[in-house]
Amino acid sequence: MTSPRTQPAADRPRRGRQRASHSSEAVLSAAVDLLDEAGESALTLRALAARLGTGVGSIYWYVSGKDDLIQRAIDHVLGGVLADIEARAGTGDALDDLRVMAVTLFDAIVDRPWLGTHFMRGIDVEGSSLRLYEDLGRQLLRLDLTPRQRFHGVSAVVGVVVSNALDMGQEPPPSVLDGAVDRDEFLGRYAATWRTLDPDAYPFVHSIVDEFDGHDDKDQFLGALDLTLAGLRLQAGL
Amino acid sequence: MTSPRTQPAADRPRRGRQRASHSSEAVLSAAVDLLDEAGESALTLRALAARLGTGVGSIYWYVSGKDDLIQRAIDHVLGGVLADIEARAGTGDALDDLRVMAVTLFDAIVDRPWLGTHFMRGIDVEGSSLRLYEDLGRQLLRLDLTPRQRFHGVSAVVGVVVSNALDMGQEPPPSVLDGAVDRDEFLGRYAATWRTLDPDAYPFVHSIVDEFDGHDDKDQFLGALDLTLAGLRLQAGL
DNA sequence: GTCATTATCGAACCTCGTTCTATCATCGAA
DNA sequence: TTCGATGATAGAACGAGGTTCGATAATGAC
Repeated sequence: MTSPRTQPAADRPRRGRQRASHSSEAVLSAAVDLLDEAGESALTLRALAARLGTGVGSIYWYVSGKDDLIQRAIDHVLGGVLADIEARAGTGDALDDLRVMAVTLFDAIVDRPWLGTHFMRGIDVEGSSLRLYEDLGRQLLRLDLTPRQRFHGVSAVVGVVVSNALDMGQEPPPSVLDGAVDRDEFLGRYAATWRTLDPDAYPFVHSIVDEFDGHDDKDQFLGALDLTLAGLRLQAGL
Repeated sequence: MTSPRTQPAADRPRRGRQRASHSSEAVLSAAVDLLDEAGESALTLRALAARLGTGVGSIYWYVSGKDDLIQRAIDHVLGGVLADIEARAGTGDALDDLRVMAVTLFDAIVDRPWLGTHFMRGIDVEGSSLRLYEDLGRQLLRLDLTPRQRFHGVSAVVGVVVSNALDMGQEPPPSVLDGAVDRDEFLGRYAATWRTLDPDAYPFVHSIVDEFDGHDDKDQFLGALDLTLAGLRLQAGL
């Protein structure tokens, strides 16, 4: 009963019954496809089994449960993100590089909102999450910072990326999945509600409602990111 | 069939059957208790009904579903947080005040990790979430910033608070709930794993592992928060 | 060929959110 | 007082989901 959970079957000489060609790879790819196509709620063990042309029980040969499945799926796609990020390193200023990497990561999460929720849960083990953390942090190694400042700095940057990408990922339950209502209109409703509020009770909300209406999510993220980077630049004495 | 969802029964002259004394208040309080005692997974409609000494169906008289229940529970406790926050306003420098408010909010979410996940989902309607947003933002109204800078500024601060509090909220599934393993030891295991990594492949992780081991979560949050605030101070020309 | 190992399959179980219908209590009108 | 209308309550039943389990098939070593 040595399950291939720690060492995928694909790595070993292929044997075993060939009825339906499974493997960690196939399971994970199918899971990612389901996630991409219809979001986190679409990833059910039964749907996954159906797509693989197999039974639910088979999946448990490759993963220990649904949590494990999601974790692996995340690590799976994070591998690609990692390649992108590492390709963009070392060209300029440390903070510029860090910025480019953060933006790349952000874009990836926006592309796949399901990444956000469970993101950074797998930093304990060696995997893409840890590599990502390492790559981000390595930029700060080039600056004149204390270890503590470096540690807090990366945490801050990751936090900004995740929280902003998460923000964008949340959709209204019914509509947007099929594109019936686009995000702009969705956000426009927020703005419309806000405008009806008493300006004396909500002066701030009124002062930014125009900014909010039709705002670009990416700008919002970049704004937050640059605040953090400005703080880091200050700390590094630049 | 006028459900009391928009106007709680408690506000009207008390009538109706008295078999089990329900009300929006009672339902929400019980829900919050369950959440506090054993986390988000403990809040099931059946458990809630049992605690109230009633049937599952009754709960649907007060809330439209589980999402609604959670949203209301959050708004319920956010009311208290709001009071704390508003009590701390207007004493000093705008950014100092903002900092104090952010820390208060952070503490509240750390106290109740279940707040974090669904936090900021109810800013569309008038409620405690929106008030919170307003109170935070009002501090920036006192600074010389453009509307866009204010908008991005509050988003950034909220993002830092939420993402850091969320980080702290995640526990290892089995142990910490009953206090068998405390958080320090839990984090220590991360550090132990990291120390076994190849220092050439993971220079950054190695450089901060001592910092990470036994680190104070709150310091980490404050570090990130101060980076953002430093950026804001810069923007405001202070 | 035999046998242990590797891998697959789906029925069955349990929990959960939600719906539906039956029932009870109270009040206002006839 | 009687009788609907409305306000509330209760729990059975449904369907979907994650997980467990035992049966079974394929493979490789001897």
